[in-house]
Amino acid sequence: MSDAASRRITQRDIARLAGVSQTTVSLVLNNRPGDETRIPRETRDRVLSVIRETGYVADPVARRLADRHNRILGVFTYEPVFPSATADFYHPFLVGIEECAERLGCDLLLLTSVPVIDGRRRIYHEANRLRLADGCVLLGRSLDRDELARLVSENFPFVSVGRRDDAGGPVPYVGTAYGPAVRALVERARALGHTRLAYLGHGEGAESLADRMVGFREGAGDLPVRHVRPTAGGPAEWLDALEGVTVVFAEEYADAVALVDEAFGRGLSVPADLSIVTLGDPTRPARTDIDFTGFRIPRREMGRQAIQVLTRLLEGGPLVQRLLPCELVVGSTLSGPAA
Amino acid sequence: MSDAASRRITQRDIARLAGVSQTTVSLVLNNRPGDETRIPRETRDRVLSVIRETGYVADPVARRLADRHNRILGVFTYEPVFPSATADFYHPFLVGIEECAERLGCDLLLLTSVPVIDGRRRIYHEANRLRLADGCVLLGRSLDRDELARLVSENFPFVSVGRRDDAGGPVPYVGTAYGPAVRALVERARALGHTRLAYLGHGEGAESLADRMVGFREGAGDLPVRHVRPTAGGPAEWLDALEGVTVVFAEEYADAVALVDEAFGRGLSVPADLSIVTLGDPTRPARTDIDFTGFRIPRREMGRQAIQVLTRLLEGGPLVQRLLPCELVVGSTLSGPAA
DNA sequence: GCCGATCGCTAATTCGTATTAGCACCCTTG
DNA sequence: CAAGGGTGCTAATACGAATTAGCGATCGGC
Repeated sequence: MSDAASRRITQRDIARLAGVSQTTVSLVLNNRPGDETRIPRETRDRVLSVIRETGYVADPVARRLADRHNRILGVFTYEPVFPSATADFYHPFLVGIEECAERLGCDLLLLTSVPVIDGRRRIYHEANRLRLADGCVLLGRSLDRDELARLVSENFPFVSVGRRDDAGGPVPYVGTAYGPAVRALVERARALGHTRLAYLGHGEGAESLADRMVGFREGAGDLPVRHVRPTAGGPAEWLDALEGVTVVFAEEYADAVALVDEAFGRGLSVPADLSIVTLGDPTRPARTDIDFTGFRIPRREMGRQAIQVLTRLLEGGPLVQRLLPCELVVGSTLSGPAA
Repeated sequence: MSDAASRRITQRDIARLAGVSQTTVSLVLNNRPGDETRIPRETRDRVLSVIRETGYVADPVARRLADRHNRILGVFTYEPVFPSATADFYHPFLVGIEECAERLGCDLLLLTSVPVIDGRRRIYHEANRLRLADGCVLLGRSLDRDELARLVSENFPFVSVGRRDDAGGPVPYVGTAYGPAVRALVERARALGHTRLAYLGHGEGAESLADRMVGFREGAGDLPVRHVRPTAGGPAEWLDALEGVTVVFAEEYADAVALVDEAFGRGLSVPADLSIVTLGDPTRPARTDIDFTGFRIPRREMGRQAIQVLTRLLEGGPLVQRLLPCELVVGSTLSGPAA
């Protein structure tokens, strides 16, 4: 393949052709105007014209090895991205990440090679290539606590997309302000007259889930609330468990869809008999024509800001922890309770 | 930031701790069982246990510099990906690419940093980082002829997603078999009784457009055809130009949507008054509830196969040129012409 | 006409890993 | 006991660019 014949051009080649040393070539390429060791115009032009003729471009690998950074940012996704169910959920984050990286002139290294172990991807493994990047963005609902701690202790610059608090040290993140969003929706339901509320979801574990639950409880205040876990059977069981409830807040969009289908199947009407509020975008595929009341996660903006925060961090800036507000969706699945 | 204190661990450190030389560490890490220079079990175990304790992982950059390849594949998109209009079109390719890369244990380098010059991205520029990858996949409707030729002449391994014939040499690609797909649709229209056909689109320039036109003409045979170029005004002008035509084949999905909207606005019905066939997926955002007759580009599969072809190429395999069949969509916008 | 200060450039080293050549030792064998 | 052949390891070097230290030549000042 890459025979001697097709060897790529190096600074040595340029140097030889221009009749100077490799050092000079490097200096011509790197000395910003106004630097101390300057090369006279004539020499500089000679070198530059050889570079232009040959079409030389510096080997980014060698460059990286020598000066300890390139403009490459890693993107690591914890959950396995395939089958593409979750891919759809993560795509908007990626779009925001790409958009910002493009603006900043950075390339992205998608760490797709990572092996899946116990249903979860691992950063640290035999052929870890994370360090090829200057820093990285971590995506995923639940990051591995130990790996996070290790990144922190090794001083590797990273930013988590999603709040993270369990790394035995402060973790830079750009997350979602679930609490206020859920709380606002609960308060709206109460303002409409609801008093029998339920939460459908885990409400614990990952920060994103716990944060929703906190908002839910804050909004509910003194009202008694019911907590239905999606692990307990399917939509039929959930709906049974919701007997007497007038409004349910569904952590997972796809669960809301399943619940509505079940309700329709029993001849119930939404929102007349039961109001349903969604607390985020589908992380599992969900087909529906219904315009749910709830909120959207500002995924694209989160991606954008994660890259911003990361690059600032790389420039020696402060460790940032930031929560972005959700966009409320009015929808048609929340109304006052039936009399 | 990366002070001496937080310097990352190297093979030298491991060597010192294990009381051996750096060479030995490298050998322990790289000697596959059954190699000639073998390290006795005792030494090997000692080194490995130090590695385990320290959590050492090899620096992928240095590795790459030394042995001339890593498992990183570049992904280059010619059209600017933002605003996200086009991002939606390219996403399925990426999903296929990622899926296959994951299976093969490769990481992906998204060349997002590329500057946009004259509305088009350029591979070759000052800080080109393409060569960090072992090879790359090129996406985009129209690739730059000169850059393609240069890649070929520099012997850089790449695969184009989409047929490409203008590089002054054979270009490996995984493309779409537009010709047969368009031809099949035209033949179906003729079988339904249509004799007054029109093509709405450029029909030339990029291979993907020219290939559609070839299929269209083959299908039309001796029938006279009308060619309406989308550059000539908007939907109103197009529809005027389609006077007397009973079926129109729209190169661009979004144009078909605009055309239908215009037709409805004039009280025409589709397909009763005018059949409309789409020739691919929207490259521009298009909102519609209509179930168009036409075909889908096997984008995900193209992405998958592009990576396969690329990796084979990297292993010294042959230069592959392959066209994938389209998936025909029956839809509801093609029927026999009105009497 | 000598000293010191530029100017213009280069040799040498560094980054971390892979690889090649080969050294020192022990173990046979004749 | 010398020659021959492993075994177990290491020194040296390569990869390609960036950077530091510094050399030789020219120039200015007195």
